Amino acid sequence: MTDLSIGELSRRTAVKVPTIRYYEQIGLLPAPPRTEGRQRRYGSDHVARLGFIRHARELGFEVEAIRELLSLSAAPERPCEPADRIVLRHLEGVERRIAQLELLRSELRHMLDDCRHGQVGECRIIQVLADHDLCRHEHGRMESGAPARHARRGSTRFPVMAGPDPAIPIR
Amino acid sequence: MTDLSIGELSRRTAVKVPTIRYYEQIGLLPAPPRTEGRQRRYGSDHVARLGFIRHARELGFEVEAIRELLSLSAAPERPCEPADRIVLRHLEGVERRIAQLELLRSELRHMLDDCRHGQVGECRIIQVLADHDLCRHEHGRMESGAPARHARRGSTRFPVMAGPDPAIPIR
DNA sequence: CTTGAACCTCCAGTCGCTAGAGATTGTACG
DNA sequence: CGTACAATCTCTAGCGACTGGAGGTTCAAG
Ligand SMILES: [Zn+2]
Ligand SMILES: [Zn+2]
Ligand SMILES: [Zn+2]
Ligand SMILES: [Zn+2]
Repeated sequence: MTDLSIGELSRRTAVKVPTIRYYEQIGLLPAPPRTEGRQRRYGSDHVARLGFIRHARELGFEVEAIRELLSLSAAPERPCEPADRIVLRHLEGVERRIAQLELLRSELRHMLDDCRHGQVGECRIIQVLADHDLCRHEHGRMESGAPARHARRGSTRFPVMAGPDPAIPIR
Repeated sequence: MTDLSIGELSRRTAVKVPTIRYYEQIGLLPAPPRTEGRQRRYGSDHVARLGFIRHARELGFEVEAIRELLSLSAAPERPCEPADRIVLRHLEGVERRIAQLELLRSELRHMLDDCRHGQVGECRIIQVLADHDLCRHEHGRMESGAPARHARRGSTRFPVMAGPDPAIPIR
């Protein structure tokens, strides 16, 4: 029985105190015994479980996935394939995210490269934002349908955010 | 005056109806005029502005950044440098995020490679999650201090989530 | 004039925390 | 033993950027 206060547990696992309480609330970390004054007291098993949770969070797993991984880890003689599938699924998500961000990165770089650093009126950044068709990347085309959107070009004129105008009824 | 209903605007910009109302609520899109029955009616300037917003969101800009970009784009004769700085800042964030995710990806791949696909008890995935020191990557080391954490090895034993135990006071 | 799709407002929920208010407890020092 | 004060407690709200639903009203076609 190591009998740690929540602050001690926090220091040992580098998980913040409110986060520990939050994990208890969502049922990720079991409620520990309490002192007579209802303060939490943790043992080494809690340290281990919280360490697991933290590491999994650092690796980007969602709480639901961690919940499953924890419950799987409680049955050492069962096949580990469900755990592997969770990790694989997560890896695939990470890979998709990387691919997206690489597209983003290249587009942002192009925008910066193309900008002549003059006036806003000629700034490529503003132009590209205002007109999707000037864009090199392919985002947003995935939901087909909606054919032949905007072809407006040239002046970039939006309604400016002024004070809340008095909502004049029309017709 | 194109005089579009919110549904029409939604179809033309591929932004969902509740999202359009949300943008109005947070002051990103100006409140349009209304019919006598208080339904919104949009013009082509709204279409353009919402298109700008959507494109910027697709490129990952935060609403605050979009707000600034929009207000910058309203002054075409001013220098575009502030806009460029916003994009550069965003690009740097994207690059940081990519680097993080690449670390994650390599660690997840290692975990899957090392797993023998046997029982949970020998699963490398579970072991690595339970013991940070088995990990190849460097995350979480950035907050120095707290030296020489866990050295527990072998059995992975956590307190299992059972029903809420009756919180026995100790000492 | 009737129908029914589209619109309205308001509110709650998402995810994983984080921060605060205001009250209570634990502990170290004198 | 008394006191001070840090740490803990519960409860609630907020973040960002939406998304969905309930319950009521309006528009436009037939
Ligand atoms: Zn520029
Ligand atoms: Zn684009
Ligand atoms: Zn395995
Ligand atoms: Zn690690």
